Amino acid sequence: MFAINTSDPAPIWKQIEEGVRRLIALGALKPGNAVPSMRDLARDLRVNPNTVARAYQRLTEAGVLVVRRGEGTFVADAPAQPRKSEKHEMLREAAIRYVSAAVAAGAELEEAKEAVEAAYHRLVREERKRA
Amino acid sequence: MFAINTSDPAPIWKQIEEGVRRLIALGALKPGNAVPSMRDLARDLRVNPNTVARAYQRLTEAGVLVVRRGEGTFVADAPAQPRKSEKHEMLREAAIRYVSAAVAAGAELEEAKEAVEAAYHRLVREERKRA
DNA sequence: CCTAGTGTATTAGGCAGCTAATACACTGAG
DNA sequence: CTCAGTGTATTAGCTGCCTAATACACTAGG
Repeated sequence: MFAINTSDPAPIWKQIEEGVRRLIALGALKPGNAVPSMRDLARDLRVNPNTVARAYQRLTEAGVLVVRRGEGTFVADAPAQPRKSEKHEMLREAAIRYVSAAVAAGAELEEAKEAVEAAYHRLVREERKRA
Repeated sequence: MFAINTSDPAPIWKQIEEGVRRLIALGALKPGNAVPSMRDLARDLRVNPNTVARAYQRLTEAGVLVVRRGEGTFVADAPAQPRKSEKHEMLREAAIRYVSAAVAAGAELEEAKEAVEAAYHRLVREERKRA
């Protein structure tokens, strides 16, 4: 699936939430597919089941996942996506944080953009490999 | 100076540390310049003086700031910058986090790069305006 | 039926980060 | 000298997050 970065200040449940959304966006998880059971994913990520539960609950409330009680959790038939305005806002804030860190590290715009490109290609390649 | 984002999961002392480094990188703070006193900056940012102290101490240990006890804190004559390898690593990790968030939000590479460009220009313009 | 595997919920405990309140040592200005 | 303003340090308390340990309701399969 994906990995948890314990040195990332972002809460684990949020990293899981984002990880699932990312896999769906990349097409690695398709509508109707089952996602790992909470206990399985928790064991896989070396994390407490409660933490996975929190992420799955949020994704369910958001309309990304669907629960069939006693059976499992699945990607929704039409997984909800951020609205255009939300997406724009999320992108804007994330970009501010990134650029801020890049400049503080002593990088120029070109270096920052190249790093984004490299990270993107690595992400896509990793996902292709898993398929 | 800069603003604290309380919804950012990154610790406040780290945001302050990064903010100061950013201002130096942008040339808004030059070697020998005084930085705000801990109490002043704390009042300005609506934050506890202890939190500012932690950031200043780290910057001092890193060779970015210099303390003249009883007098104040100043930008070092030759502010230490991340080594090339450190800078590369910081950039790499920041880019991974950014791209991950961007993809999860449903963005493509081009959108992600445009957002970086926009954020960069806004940052530089804001700093020019303050000068 | 019954068992194993789902999701859901509750409780207790620990840790990191932030705040608040003090206290102390030092420096420069009046 | 005195005093206001520096940085430094300590203590107590709060909150959010994570873990651990249970318990419960539901479902599919043997």
